[in-house]
Amino acid sequence: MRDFGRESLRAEDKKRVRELALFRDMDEARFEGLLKAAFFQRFPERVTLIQEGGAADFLHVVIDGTVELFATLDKRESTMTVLSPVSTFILAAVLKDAVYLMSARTRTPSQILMIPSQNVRDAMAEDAAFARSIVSELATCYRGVVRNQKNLKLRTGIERLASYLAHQHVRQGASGALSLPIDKKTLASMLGMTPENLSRAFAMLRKKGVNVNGPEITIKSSDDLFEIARFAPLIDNFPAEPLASYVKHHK
Amino acid sequence: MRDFGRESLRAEDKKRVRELALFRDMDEARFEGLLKAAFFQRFPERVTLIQEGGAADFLHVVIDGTVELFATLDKRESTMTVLSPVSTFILAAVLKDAVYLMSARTRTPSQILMIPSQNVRDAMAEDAAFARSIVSELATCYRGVVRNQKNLKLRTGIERLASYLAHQHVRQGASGALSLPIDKKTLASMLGMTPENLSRAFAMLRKKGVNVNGPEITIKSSDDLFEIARFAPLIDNFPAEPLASYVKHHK
DNA sequence: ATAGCTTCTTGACATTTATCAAGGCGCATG
DNA sequence: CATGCGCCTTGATAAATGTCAAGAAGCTAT
Repeated sequence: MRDFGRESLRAEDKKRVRELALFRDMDEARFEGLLKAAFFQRFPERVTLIQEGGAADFLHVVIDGTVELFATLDKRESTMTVLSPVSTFILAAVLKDAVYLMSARTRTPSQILMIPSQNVRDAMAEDAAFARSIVSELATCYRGVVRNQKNLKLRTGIERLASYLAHQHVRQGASGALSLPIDKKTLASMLGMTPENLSRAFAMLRKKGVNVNGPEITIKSSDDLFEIARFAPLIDNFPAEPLASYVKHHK
Repeated sequence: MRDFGRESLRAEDKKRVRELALFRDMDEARFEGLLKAAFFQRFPERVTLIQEGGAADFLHVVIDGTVELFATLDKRESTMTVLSPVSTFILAAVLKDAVYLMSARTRTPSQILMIPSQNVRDAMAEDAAFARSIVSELATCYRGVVRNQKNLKLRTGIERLASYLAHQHVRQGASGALSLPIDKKTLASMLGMTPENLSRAFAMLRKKGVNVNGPEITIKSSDDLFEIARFAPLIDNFPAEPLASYVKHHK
């Protein structure tokens, strides 16, 4: 992989990593040790960070920017999820010392912390609190994918879109407006539909109070969205509070 | 839940549980302690074992029989997966002390071991080897769901069927014949299609050497199936060896 | 054995979704 | 400023999938 610029983690970003559920309860010295072994790099947009099938050499942490996880089969490609700061990815592959099942690329200029897999596994073996956090994190991720699969199998395209919009609306402060963090082609793939169909789905929602202007969306009533999406607590996992990075930029 | 007959675990079955990756490395006395706290019950077919939204009071282990995990949204229902012996289910909910995201029902008369969640969590806290096994198990499960999601989003219905048949073929000894462990309606739901469409998919495959007689299938060439399914190691996770219970019954 | 049930299959049809093609719009670049 | 490019939208059409209905095959219970 090209070296786009290794640098040191700012104290502020370090604090954000430390506050992640995965690292919060870790022994202080061991956390510092992990960071010392890690690489912190900036990447431009549209850079492939990892490729499915490759060895899981690093646990990745998105510090800033937007990262897309996607998968391919022959010429087909599908977006699995889109990550925003601060989140880790491919933890499971790291722990199993296995190959990646998904590829990752940046969607915006991003800052990524890369922790060597072996260090993560060593830290888990030595630090019981970290091991517990890993269990909790994995269980949460697992449940996330299960929710996702339910979403895919039990909802129609329009319902998935309404659910996604409702979700983003809450994340971004529930102000009646939201902006799409990714382009519509990627969103379509993530929601399991074609770009053309996503356009039509948006056109449908327009009749129900959803105003679309490029990536900027305003909604008349989030209750309407819930109703269209057939809101279900066992599928939709709404964040307890708006995402910090959105609040920061749109205050 | 009705008590369909609590009884004690036979030594043979105990051994099979002990040999599961999840329990293999556990401290012997602690394993015995878990079993002592556990319930072992027989259930008739079509009994609901757990309901999504309910509290995860027990870790379940399928000792014998076939168990379906499914999810619902309003009146819709979708089969998420079908389990055969010996496997655990809803480990993630147990560890997070959360509600079930999926329901479970028996498809055949079954024997289920139910270990109280609190005991599992206590054992994890006290036994580092067990904690490691849990991490490994969760990571494996996570990767399983990811493969499943890739299967759903990157393959067409026919391709998913071909992949499923190839998978069952290997599990059952790769003899050129296999039998469906579940009825076709359930299989259709699991593969994300309607029963009618599954029938048509089978009709398509018939032209390519797949002979269907009720639940009994014979195939001309498993390579043909791989080709139709667009076999991909990063989606299809073939078992290293045939499933013991099939070999036992069909020798 | 047979009536009645369930499961599965098949055909006709409706709906949904994907594909192809064209054009508008905004944005970066020469 | 003009040009070209990528993104998005829209319409026409094709393909896939779902729905409805009917009937065949197999199983169960009386």
